[in-house]
Amino acid sequence: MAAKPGGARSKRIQKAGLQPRPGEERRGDPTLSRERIVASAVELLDAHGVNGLTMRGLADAVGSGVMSLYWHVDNKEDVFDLALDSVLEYRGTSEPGEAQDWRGAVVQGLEDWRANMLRHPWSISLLPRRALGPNILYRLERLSQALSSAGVAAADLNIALWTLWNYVMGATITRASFVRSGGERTAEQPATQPTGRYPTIERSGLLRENDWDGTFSRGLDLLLNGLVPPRP
Amino acid sequence: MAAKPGGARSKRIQKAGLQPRPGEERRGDPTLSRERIVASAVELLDAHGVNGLTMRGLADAVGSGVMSLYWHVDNKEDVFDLALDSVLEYRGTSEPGEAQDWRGAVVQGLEDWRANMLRHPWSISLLPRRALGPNILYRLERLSQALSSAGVAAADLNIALWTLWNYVMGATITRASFVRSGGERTAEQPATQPTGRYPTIERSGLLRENDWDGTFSRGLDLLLNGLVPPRP
DNA sequence: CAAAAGACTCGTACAATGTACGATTTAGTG
DNA sequence: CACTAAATCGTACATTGTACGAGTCTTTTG
Repeated sequence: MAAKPGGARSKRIQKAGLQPRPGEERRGDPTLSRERIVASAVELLDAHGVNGLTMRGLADAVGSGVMSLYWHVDNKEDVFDLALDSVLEYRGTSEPGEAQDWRGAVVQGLEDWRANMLRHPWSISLLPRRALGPNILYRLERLSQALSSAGVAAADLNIALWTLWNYVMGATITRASFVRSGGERTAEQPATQPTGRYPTIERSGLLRENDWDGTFSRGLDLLLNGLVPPRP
Repeated sequence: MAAKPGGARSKRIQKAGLQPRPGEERRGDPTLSRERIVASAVELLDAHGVNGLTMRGLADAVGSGVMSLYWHVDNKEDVFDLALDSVLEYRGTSEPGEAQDWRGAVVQGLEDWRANMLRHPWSISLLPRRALGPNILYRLERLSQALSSAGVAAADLNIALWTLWNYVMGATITRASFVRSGGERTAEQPATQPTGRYPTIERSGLLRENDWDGTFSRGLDLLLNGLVPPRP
């Protein structure tokens, strides 16, 4: 078993100015790397969904032989892990905005989180299998700090955190299973076309709901009210 | 394309008293049926997880040839759908307990839901792909009625419903990705073994949490307080 | 500089899988 | 009996992940 690149990954020095076309990034040369593999994997997943990602396809997209991938990556599962974590990276103002508007910070953080996942619907179906990559942890940390600064007691912090996290996860999954990538709905007909078997639901138009974003943030508001009761 | 058994499925009449062994249910004879296939699929999923279910294995478990399955079932996806819905069936007192203790009804319903999924961890990883089989709808309907009887205004009903549902889904998925079937944890080491990169989280012991049930119901309490403010 | 060690690439091969096809058997009806 | 429909299932194939080991290029060492 040869040593594979671990924490410090190797990067070949490129012979400067010798690429076939300077503008053309993909195809062949630019040396294989874990980053490039993951980036391509994300593209493929975005384009063809979870089942559309094959090692062969990935190799093609990257411009390498199939087995070359395995030098940089343990196996396909590993690719999934890396792609998932990559997509969850937090890109935003680096510092949690200091005390001030904790509520805004929480809402913004959670909405960004949700938006990131919805941008890559496949990520949602990967979450249940493996969670808690470094990027998720970082987001939890930020959330944690915001709540803390909002005056949530240490004893309640965990509950508050889990409650929020659960809410986001659930909302994202729910919405994703309703609205498919193509834009068409997934919900079974018996649900959208009234059958009389689910009277209350049908009357409320639950399944005709389509203001997902609005519902999400209004629910979040309620939740936050429950967790951190507004000025008494 | 021959007509396959759809809504009204056919059931061969069994030659009474001619089974090889009366006690031995599985193995061969007892005529193939969608129900039997689904039941076996659930067993296999429970035993070997999502990746452990193969059509060949399923055929063996049922005592038939592989291709015979395809008479009763469209494809493997279909098997997943059916297995998922089967596991989510509500088995309990048939009538929503009438006005009275709506809160108890809601809590009981949601906890039963969660328990069902945790009993079959694979179900959780299937949810994101396809939701809303008839059994899920039925559960939503019950929930809806309970909330309605609690005095939640029609306008707020959808939000309340989604918020609760989202919470349950998220909580279940979260817990499942922490506690693996084997009993060992999944969380990455950097999380459980302090690294100093996530100070707030580590201080709070978030990831060492193991009273999942308690956390779940306490969070649920908070949520319900937010949705239906207790007597003013 | 030579040569050995390592880092990386990749063609071939194989076992496992889902399922199309069509032949075959069984049950039900006249 | 013959005829039809329902149900079973063996064979065959394309697609997949990846083990193996040979090949190439880069770096280190003597």
